[in-house]
Amino acid sequence: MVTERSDVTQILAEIFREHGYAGASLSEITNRTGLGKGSLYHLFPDGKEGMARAVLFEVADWFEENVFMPMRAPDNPDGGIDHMFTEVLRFFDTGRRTCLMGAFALDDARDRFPSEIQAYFLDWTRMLATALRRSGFEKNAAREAAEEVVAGIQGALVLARSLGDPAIFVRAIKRLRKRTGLDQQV
Amino acid sequence: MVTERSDVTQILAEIFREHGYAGASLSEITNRTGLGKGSLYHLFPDGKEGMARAVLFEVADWFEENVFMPMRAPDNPDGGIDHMFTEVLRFFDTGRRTCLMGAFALDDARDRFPSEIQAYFLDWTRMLATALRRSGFEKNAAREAAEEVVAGIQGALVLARSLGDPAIFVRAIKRLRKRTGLDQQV
DNA sequence: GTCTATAGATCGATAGAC
DNA sequence: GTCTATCGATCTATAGAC
Repeated sequence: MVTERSDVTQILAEIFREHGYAGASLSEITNRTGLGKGSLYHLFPDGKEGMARAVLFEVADWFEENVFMPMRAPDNPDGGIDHMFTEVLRFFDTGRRTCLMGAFALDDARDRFPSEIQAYFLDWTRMLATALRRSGFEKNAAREAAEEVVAGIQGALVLARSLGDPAIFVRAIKRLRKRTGLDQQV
Repeated sequence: MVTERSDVTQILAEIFREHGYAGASLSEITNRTGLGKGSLYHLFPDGKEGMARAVLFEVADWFEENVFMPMRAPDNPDGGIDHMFTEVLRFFDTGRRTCLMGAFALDDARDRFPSEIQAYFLDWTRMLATALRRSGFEKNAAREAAEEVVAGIQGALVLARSLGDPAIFVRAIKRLRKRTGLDQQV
């Protein structure tokens, strides 16, 4: 039985990923967590919105620690970028998991958490662009490539989920990894 | 005042695009269409699910006529591909509109209309791959490029919406158009 | 064909016992 | 801290007058 807040947040994240914000009902949340509404509102006094906010925060936190921080190392930008692809592949369960931020962006939640969603994608593209510049890309080329990579990941997740074929995501990662290689710089 | 079924479907499409399936409520639908529930259920006897199905059908139909059909011309594959990018740019309102199929794919609707969503993306990637082969791409390269283009479009729409910056979509289209150019073939 | 009124279910959220 | 019971609002859908 789960009772730790972080355990609950993990389950909440999966539910929001599968159904979006509007589609995630408290009845499913009580079922999947095994917690009554009393417990849930004790952990999250702001209710469903608070649950979603906690999940958004945790995702942002995970990326900060596992993706952005390693990418900040000024001496080894290529290693940071490579590490990003490895972690992203793992995080999205090799294409079987969708992106919470993407789901919320195409959902009602976009109007409820605009700054959180914006910050996530802005941070990601900026960090990657910086690393690409350090790796040798020219300024504008780095920004374009970063945009292409982040969009490519999001789109591959949509496509993989729509077609029920996680391999699409794996192929996209391989392709985008090559795209950031030094041989491709403009 | 709208009363034609196709006029209503247009409005429904916008509502579903903005809120997803679960987030689109009948109260907003009655407000935006100006029709009472009686009229709506007269037009769509299956209710909300029927409304969504009509919208999905219309989108698929639009793509069939304006994108896939021109791409089938065996003698001018490059023209068909170019035409696709132009129409897609127009269809998604230069990046201000999101993709209904993408929104449904990351939503509850994915379990409700799996075959419709799958068919949309499968048709698109297949048509494009065929055109790319005719344009000179090797078989596997054509499939990969088609996947990259469709995913790139979807991802750019997610990113553009998340950051509130339609220009991201315009840049992606330009980039992907170049990607399908003959100079890029493997 | 369009409306109003309302049913019946489910929603998110709260109260209070334990 | 967790439960059950229940609130009021909102949801989709239906009935029936016009």
